[in-house]
Amino acid sequence: MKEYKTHEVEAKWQKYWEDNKTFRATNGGKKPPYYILVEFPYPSGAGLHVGHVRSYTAQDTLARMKRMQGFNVLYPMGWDAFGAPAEEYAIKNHIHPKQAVQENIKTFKSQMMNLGISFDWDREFSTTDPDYYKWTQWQFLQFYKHGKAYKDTVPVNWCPKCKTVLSNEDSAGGVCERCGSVVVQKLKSQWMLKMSEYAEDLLDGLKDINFADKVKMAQTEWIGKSVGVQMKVKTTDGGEFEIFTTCIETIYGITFFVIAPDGKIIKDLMPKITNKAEVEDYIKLCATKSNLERKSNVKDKSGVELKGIKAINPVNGKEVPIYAASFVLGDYGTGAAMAVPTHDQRDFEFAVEHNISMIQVIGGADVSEKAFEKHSYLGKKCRLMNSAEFDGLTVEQAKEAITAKLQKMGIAKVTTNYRLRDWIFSRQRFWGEPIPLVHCEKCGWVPLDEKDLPLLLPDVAEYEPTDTGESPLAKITDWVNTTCPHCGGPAKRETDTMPNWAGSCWYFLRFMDPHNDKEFVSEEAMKYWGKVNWYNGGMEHAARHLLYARYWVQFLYNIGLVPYKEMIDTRVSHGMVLGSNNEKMSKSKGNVINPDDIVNQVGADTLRIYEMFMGDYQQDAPWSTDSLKGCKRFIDKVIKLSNKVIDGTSYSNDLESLIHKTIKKVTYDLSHMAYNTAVSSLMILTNAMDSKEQISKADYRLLLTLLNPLAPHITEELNEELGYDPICLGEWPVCDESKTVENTVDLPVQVLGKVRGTISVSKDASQDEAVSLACENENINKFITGDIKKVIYVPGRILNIIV
RNA sequence: GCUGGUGUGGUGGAAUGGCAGACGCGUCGGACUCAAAAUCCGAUGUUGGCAACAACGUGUGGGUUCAAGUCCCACCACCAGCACCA
Repeated sequence: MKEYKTHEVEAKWQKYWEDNKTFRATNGGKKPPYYILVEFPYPSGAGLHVGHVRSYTAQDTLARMKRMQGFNVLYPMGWDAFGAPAEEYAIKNHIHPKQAVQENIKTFKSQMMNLGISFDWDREFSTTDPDYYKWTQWQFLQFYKHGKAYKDTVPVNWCPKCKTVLSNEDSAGGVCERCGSVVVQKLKSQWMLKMSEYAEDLLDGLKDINFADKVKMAQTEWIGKSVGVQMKVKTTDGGEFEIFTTCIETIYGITFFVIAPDGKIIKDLMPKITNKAEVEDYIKLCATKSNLERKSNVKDKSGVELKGIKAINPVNGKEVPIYAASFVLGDYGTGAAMAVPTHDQRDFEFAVEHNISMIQVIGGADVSEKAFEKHSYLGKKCRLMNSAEFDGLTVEQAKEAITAKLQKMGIAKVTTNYRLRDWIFSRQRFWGEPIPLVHCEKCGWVPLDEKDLPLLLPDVAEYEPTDTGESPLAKITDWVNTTCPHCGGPAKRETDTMPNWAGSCWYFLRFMDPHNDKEFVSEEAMKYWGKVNWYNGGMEHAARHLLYARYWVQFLYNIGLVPYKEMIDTRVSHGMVLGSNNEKMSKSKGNVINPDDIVNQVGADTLRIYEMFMGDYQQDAPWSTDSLKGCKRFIDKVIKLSNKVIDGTSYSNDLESLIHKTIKKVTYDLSHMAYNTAVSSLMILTNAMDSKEQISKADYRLLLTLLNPLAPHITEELNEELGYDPICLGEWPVCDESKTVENTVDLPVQVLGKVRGTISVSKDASQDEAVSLACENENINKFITGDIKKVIYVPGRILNIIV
C-alpha cells in the first residue's frame, strides 16, 4: 500500500493552487457570481486561533462546493490592522506598528495557506495600506460634506487606561471594551457621525436581510425604539417643560414629575425655585458620580424636590411636586418624565424613598406587588379606574383616547425616541486613519482637497497615548502646522484618528475591486457582485461592526454611491471553540490549542474535518483531542479504500442508492451550515464502501469529490492517483432523486402507537398488503388482541394498527 | 426585570409530528503481539431476562394526536443581548 506523507501532500496541493491561481475570482464572465465573506481578522501577535479555523473552513467548504457547482466565487481575505493591540505591541517593543502589523500578517497568511483555505490572494489588502485608507478618508469627507460628520463638545466615555474616548458601543455597560476599565464621563470636543438620524432606517432595513435572529435582536435592542407621547406640562409660576412617556394611559396616576439633573430643563426652572443651593449641590453631586455606580445593580433613587414651584397635571389641574433625580437621563427623550408610582417600578421605588403618595389608575393589577411592572397589565384585560371619563376603558383604548384628548388640547404629540446615539468617531491614539481636516482660524474646519488624499500617518518617536487627552500626533508640530486649503493661511491638522471600526465599514466593497486607484470601488464591480451572499462572523460584532457597516452603507446609498441600501444579504455566526474544560480559551487558563500544532501532528485535512464535525456550527463546542483522533481515523479509512478500487465507470449496484442519498445530504448540508451531519453522512458512505470487497473507480471518485471541500488535499492526491483531472476543476455531482428511493423498505409497525416489530415491504405496498404482512409477524400479532378498529398507514414510513 | 436561545446516554452531538440516541469519542470484551502502540472484530441508554422480548426513558408538570424530543399551556435551570431609556 502506498504511503501518503501528509505534509508533503498538503504542501504539494497548496503550491498547485497558488501557482495556478486556482481560486482567483474575475469580475465578469458567464458564470453566476457568488460572494462569500468571512470577517477579516485583526492580525494579532498571538497568531491564528482554532476559532478562526472553524469559520474559515466552513466558508471555504461552501466556496469550494459553489465553484464546482459552476459559480464564480469571490472568497477574499484581508487584514483589519489598525487599532490598539498593534499599537501596544509597538510601544512595548519600540518598533513601528506598521512593522509589527507586517510581521503578524506574514504569520497569519502562512497559517491560512497551511490550512488550504481557498482565498483569492490577489485581492488581499490591509486597512492600514495608504491605498486603502485613502478611500476610508475620502468616504469620511463625504460624510462631512453631506453634513453627517460634525465636531461637538459633549460628555463622552473616556477610558483612563487606554487614554482615549470610546463610542457608546465600545463602552457598553460602562466599561472599556478593550481593557475592562470603568469609563469616566469627560466633556470633550469630538468628531461625531450622525448615526442616530438613521435609527429608523437601520431598524427598517433588518426586515429585508437574512441576519441570524439573535443578531437582529441585538441590533433592535441597541437601537431601542419606543413610541410614546411628548407632552407640555405647565408649572405654577407660569413656566412649562416637556415630558416624554410611553404610558400616557396612566396620566391620572401622576403624583410627581422628575427631571434630569444634567439636562436643560433644570436650568430653565432654576431661577424660580426657593432651595437653589440644595438643588445646585445635588447637580454637582450627580456630575461627579462615577460610572461605577451607574454600572452597579444598586439603583440610585436619590433626588431632591424643587421647592417653590409645582407642576400642573394637564388633565385634572392637580398640582404635584417636581424632583430632580439622577435616574432621569438628560440625553433621552426630553430629559423629564411623569411619575406614576403605582404602575412603574422606578417611580414606585422613588416614591417610597421620598414618601410620595400614590394613586392606582389601572384595575386588575395588584398594586402592592407587581402592578408597577410596566408590562404586567398590558394586553391583559385590565381597565382604567380613578381616571375620570376614561374609567372602564382597556389600557389600549385609554392610550388612544387620552392621546387624542391631549392632542385636541394642543399640548401633546405622538413621538418616537431611540436609544441609539450618534457615533463618537474620534480616538486619541496614534494607530488609526488620520482625520483629513484642518482647522483654520479664519475658515474654521476645512476638509483636505480630495486629490491630496491619503493624508499619511507621520512617523513619530513616541506612540504612547498622552495624559492630556490629545493624540500623540499632536506632538509632531511640523505635521500639525499646515496651511488652510481654503485661504492658504496658517492652520492646524486634526490630530485625533478614526476608530478601528472605520476600515471594516466598507472592506467588503473594496474586495470587489481592490486595485482601483480612481474610485473606492467601481459601480460596475458593485453591480456585478451585488450583495455579499454569505457573511460569517462572531456574535461580538452584532451591535457594533454590523451596525456601523450598515449605517455606512446606507449613507453611501443615500448619496448614490452604492447600488443597494443593504450590501450584506445573509449573516451567520459561528459558535466558539472552547477549551477542553468547556471554558473560553485563554492563556491564563492554559487551555489554548494552537492550530499550527494540530496541523503538524495530524495535518490540515484532519483539523478541518474535525472542526466541521465537532458539533452544530452555530453553537459553542469544546475542543476534544480524542474526537480529533476519530477524524484522523476517518481520513485513514478513506485512504485505505484505494486498495479496494477496481475499474468501473458506474456506481456499484448495492451502493447506488446510498451514493445518491449522500450526494443529496452533503449538498444540502454544506449550504445550510450543517457541516457536522455532512461529515457524518460521508463517514456512513465510507463505512459502507469499507464493508465491501471491492468498489468501482466511480464509487471512489464520487466519495473523494464529496469530501473534497472538507478535506481538499488528500482527496486531490488520491484522485490524481486514479488518473483523473483535479477535483477542484471538475463538477459537483448531482443527485438522481429516483435512485435515492429503495424498492423494499423496513417498515416499522406499531400497535396502539408502540413499535412491535418491522416488516419488509415494497415501497408502494398497499395498506391491506402491509396489514396482512404485519399480522403474520408473531410479535406484532401478539399485541393485536381485538378487532382492528383503525389503521394509519404512511407508505414507506409507518404502519399503526389500532385495536 | 425585558428580549432571544438552549436543555437528549459516560461524552461531542443526530433525528420534514412517524423505529429516540445516527455519526464520532470513550468504556468493556476479543483478535494480532514476547509486550505495548497502531489496527481489526464484537458489545455498549437504564432496569429485568440465558434469550426472544418487555417495562421505563429527550429539564419538570399538564394538554393536543393513532403517534410528541419535535406542536400548545404553565413552570424550572443555564447561556446570551439589553437594562434607571420614562
